[in-house]
Amino acid sequence: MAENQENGKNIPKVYDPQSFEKKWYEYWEKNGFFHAEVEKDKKPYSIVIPPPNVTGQLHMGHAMDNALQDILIRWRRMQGYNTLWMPGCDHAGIATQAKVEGALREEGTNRYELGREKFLDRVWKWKEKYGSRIMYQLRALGSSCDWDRERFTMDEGCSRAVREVFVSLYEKGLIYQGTRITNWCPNCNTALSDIEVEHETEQGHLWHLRYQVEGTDQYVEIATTRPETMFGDTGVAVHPDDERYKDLVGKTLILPIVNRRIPLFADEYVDPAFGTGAVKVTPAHDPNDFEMGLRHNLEQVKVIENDGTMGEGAGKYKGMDRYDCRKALVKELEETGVLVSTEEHEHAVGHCSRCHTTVEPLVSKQWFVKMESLAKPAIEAVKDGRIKFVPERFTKIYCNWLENIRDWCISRQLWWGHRIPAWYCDDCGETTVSREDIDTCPKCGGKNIHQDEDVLDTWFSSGLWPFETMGWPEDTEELRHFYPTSTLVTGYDIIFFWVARMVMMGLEFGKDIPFHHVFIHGLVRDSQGRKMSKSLGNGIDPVEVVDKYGADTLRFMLITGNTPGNDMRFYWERVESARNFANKIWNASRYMLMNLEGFDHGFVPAEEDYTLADKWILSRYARTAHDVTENLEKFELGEAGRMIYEFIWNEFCDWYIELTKARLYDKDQERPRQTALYVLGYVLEHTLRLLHPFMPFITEEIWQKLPHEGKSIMIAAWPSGEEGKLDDEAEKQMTAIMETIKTVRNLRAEVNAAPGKKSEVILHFPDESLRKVFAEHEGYLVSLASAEPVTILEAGGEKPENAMAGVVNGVEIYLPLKGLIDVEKETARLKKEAEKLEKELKRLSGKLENPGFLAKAPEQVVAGEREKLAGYEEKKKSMAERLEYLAKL
RNA sequence: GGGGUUAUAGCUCAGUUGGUUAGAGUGUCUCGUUGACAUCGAGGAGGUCACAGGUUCGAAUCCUGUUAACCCCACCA
Repeated sequence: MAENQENGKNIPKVYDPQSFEKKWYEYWEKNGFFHAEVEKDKKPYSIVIPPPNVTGQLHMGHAMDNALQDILIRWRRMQGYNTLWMPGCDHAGIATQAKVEGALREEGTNRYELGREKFLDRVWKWKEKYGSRIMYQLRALGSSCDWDRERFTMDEGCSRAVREVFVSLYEKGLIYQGTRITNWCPNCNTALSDIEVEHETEQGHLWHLRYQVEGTDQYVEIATTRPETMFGDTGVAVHPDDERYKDLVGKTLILPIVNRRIPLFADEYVDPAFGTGAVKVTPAHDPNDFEMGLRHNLEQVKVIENDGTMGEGAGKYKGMDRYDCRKALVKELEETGVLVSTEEHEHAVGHCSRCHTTVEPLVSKQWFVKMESLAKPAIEAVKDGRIKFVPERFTKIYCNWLENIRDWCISRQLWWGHRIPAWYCDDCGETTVSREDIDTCPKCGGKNIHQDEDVLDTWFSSGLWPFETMGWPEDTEELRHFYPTSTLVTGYDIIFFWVARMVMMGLEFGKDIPFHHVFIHGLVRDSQGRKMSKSLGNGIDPVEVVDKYGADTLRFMLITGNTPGNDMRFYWERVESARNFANKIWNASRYMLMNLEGFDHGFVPAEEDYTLADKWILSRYARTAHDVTENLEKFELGEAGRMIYEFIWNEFCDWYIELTKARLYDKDQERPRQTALYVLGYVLEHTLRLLHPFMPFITEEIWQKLPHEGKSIMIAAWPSGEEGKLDDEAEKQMTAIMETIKTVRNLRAEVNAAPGKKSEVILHFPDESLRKVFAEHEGYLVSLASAEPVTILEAGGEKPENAMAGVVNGVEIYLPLKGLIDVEKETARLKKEAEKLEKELKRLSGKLENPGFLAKAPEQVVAGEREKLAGYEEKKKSMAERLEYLAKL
């Protein structure tokens, strides 16, 4: 024992995280405690980090996400698992490219002027510069990642994995290229997947336009929210059963302004109840119209360009922005009598999740992943319980999405990312998808080939994260040992983007589920419940909190006070509260360290050395250790943290430490003092272990000062087998004493007894055994209730009349505070209390008279209620006596 | 249009399989600084557990409905 023990007298009075956090992180890292070698004889526990965007920076959400992961990892590591936490970053295609393009814009240039190669050089430089920042931030939080294994989604290994998966899916026919209508962001200038589009309800208009039936003076009135697309109209559709249009189906209409002849046809898709029941059909600019166009063989006329301006087909509006065009066109339609009416209309409009520009559905050639066959096993894995969501409710959200999944558009018209491994031959037109780069067309042998310009959706590589980081496609021992990973910790906002894709890819390529548990948490919001965001300027940098209050404080604040899956609010007051807790621990430890003088490291108390308080705290500690472990197993980390908090503050500090003072300060009483130090040290050291996953730094700092064995608390054994110390009897007795002390304090406060002034306390007991306990421990009342002398009445002994009185657990408490009692006030207080008691008594006795309750409630519950009732009755009796006495005064 | 979450003290939230005199933090009020800690201690005030029904011996907890707030999904022009 005792390696680095210090003399506690020099320990600063106040918790100062700055003075030691960095030191310990370096110590851990230097000693390789974070590093995981494959140890086949040990049970693995692995987590892959949700890779943060390489050029972003840590926000509160990351801080919470990583605190949760670190708690799980540190806990399992202490439990003896072979523990791996795989760190890394995501290249974050659009996000990163947008940043670099923004920088170029400021320099007055753009990526096209620079060219692909030079542009990519710039992005890599950018990545180098900012990529390490986020890793520093993770370190500042105390994250115990295995930095030796740090990965990047665009490093060599990941790139090979991505290509392997792409080619393999292509060979299986699950990746295909198609010309389709897809979501297009005119600002980012790329195609988007469905989930990258955010729908928002907007107030718009429904314009009613009339199209003339060719050769007649009849008109068909259509309703549209997007008049500017009319240039691309190649038909008008009605429902086949719609009587209003039955005779017109098959006729030709004249598209106004353009004067194109377009067919009026019938299609089941049309809802006769909406608008006029007639829909203008623009196959090139609306997904539904696109489908109808295919069914009815309509021409696709593209009238809006990729940059959101009107194109060739728009006639004089060519080059105009789509919304300017809408305005001008409506005016023209109005003037020419085409516009019949205008209604207000609320509808959902899609926006780019990245830049919030309104998405334009456009027809283009893109790469897609066929999802149905991949989704099925992913649904199965969750439904049959191989993968469990915590909280469970996210299961439904996940399954629901996968059951209605549509093909995934994976090509992006960007430069930063994994380039699509497809080559086109300019000579013979062949498309070749290949694992290796090629320069010759395998079909015609021609040299005129070029690679697809596009890159893959960022989430394509993120989806491979759990196995690509373990060396896949090689059959590595990491893969065999650590895959499937144990737990995935992430926010509910990326269940579709990431979790679902990992499950699909994991099952398809990792040959197993990627993780056993998906632990979902909520978002960190500001104090008003708003999302923290740059544009609102309400974000708080976690590193700022770490600098001011320490990482332990931030971590503890982030994981307590909320429940899994729910959002939480950030309050500086809560940060302070967590800091105060750290300070409390600090000072509790300081108390012990200051009194270590003469401590005998080899001393082990004999059974009879333990006092009631010792047995009590050991039992309470054992129970806490057990309950904390149980909660961690259930992913109730906040609850686990709260239990440690309450144990340390409300039991260890408020009661136990106080009760050891007499022994610690009395240097002449050797055995009692050694025993107190022993128990104090035992409970403190073990409690620090329980707390270590939550607050790694402060626990290490203190642990190293305490008598200890081993190099670090982070590799000390997780305590959980101490159930042997459970002592129900000691807990019961101690509780009776504590409640009595509280009652005495209560009574004293009632009469404003001077805090320093001791006063006599007279006690009467319901039974002899309790009387004995108190007789042996009256010292507890002396030190914690300013009770002196403590008079313990014999059974049936005469109770004082001229005294304040209280009853708890059948213990009658009297304070003969001569001259201090205000009869009126005391009477009122007692009456109020009696009233409350009476109500409770009535409720309870009613319950106990209820035959249903007696017959059906479990015996234990009935017995408990009986006991309670007896206690209340005794209390009532004594209070009545007391009131009677007061009335006589 | 479908689905979900939340509703408990002034504020922020716990309350895990139904049995508590419904808890914590924070705020507030009273009292207290010579040896762990004022980033503290002792004590108090403060709640019809959103509302209405139901199940049950027993409901903050389970069921149904209502209301309110938030969120997700969705190709009705």
